[in-house]
Amino acid sequence: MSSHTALSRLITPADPIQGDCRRLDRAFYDRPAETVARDLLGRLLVHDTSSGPRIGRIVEVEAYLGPGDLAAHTSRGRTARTRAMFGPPGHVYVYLIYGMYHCMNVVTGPEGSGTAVLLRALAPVQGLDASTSGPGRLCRAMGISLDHYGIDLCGGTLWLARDDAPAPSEIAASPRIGVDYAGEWADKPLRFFVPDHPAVSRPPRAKKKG
DNA sequence: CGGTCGATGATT
DNA sequence: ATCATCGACCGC
Repeated sequence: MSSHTALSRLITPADPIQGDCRRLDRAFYDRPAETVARDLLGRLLVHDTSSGPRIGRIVEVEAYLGPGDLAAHTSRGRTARTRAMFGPPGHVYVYLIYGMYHCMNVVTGPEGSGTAVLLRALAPVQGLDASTSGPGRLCRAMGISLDHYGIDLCGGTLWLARDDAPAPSEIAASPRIGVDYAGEWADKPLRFFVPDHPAVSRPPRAKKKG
C-alpha cells in the first residue's frame, strides 16, 4: 500500500532508494553519547510520513553526557520531560523549546544513563523542502514533534540508517551551542560536524575567552 | 536582539 | 492547584 510499506524496505540491505541502506540497530545506540555522536555523522534520518518519505543526511550533532553534564537536561534529575532521556537507548527524546520549536535527540548508552545526542543539521536527501540547518528547523522540515516523544527508532516510521555512502573524511569539533550557563561544561568540544558543509548551522559567534 | 509560550520548580 | 521564570532557537 502506502509509502510506508515500500519505505520499510530501507531496513533491509540493497534498498533501491539509497543503495545499501539499513536501519541502525540497538547496539549502535548502546554506546557512550560522544561515540554515537561522531558515528551519526553521515547517517540518514528517515521519516516515513503520510505525505511521503523525508530523508536527510546528518552533518551536525551534539553529545549530552548525562546528569553530571551541566548542559544536559538530565542534570536536574528525573522529571516528566526527561523520562525518555533516562530510558533505553535507541529511543527518541523530543522537547519543546521557546514555546515554538522542537528539538530531537537520540537516547544513547545503557538505560538510566541519561545521555543523548541532539541532531542539529541535515543535508537534504529526499522530500525536504524547508531548511534542515539548526535543530528547530530540522524538526520542522522532518515533521518531528512531541508526537514522537519516546518512540523506538529500531521499529516504526522514524529511524536512522546507514547506506553505502562513505563516512565523512573529517570530523570537526567545537563547544556546544547555547549552553553558556553550563560552567566549564559549556567549553567542552561536544559538538561535532562535517567541516565546511553548507548545511551546518553557523555558531552565532565565536566565544571570547578571558 | 527580541518574540513567544510550554515546561519547570517553587510555592499555596 | 497556581505562578514567575527561563530557555540545547530562529529570523531580523
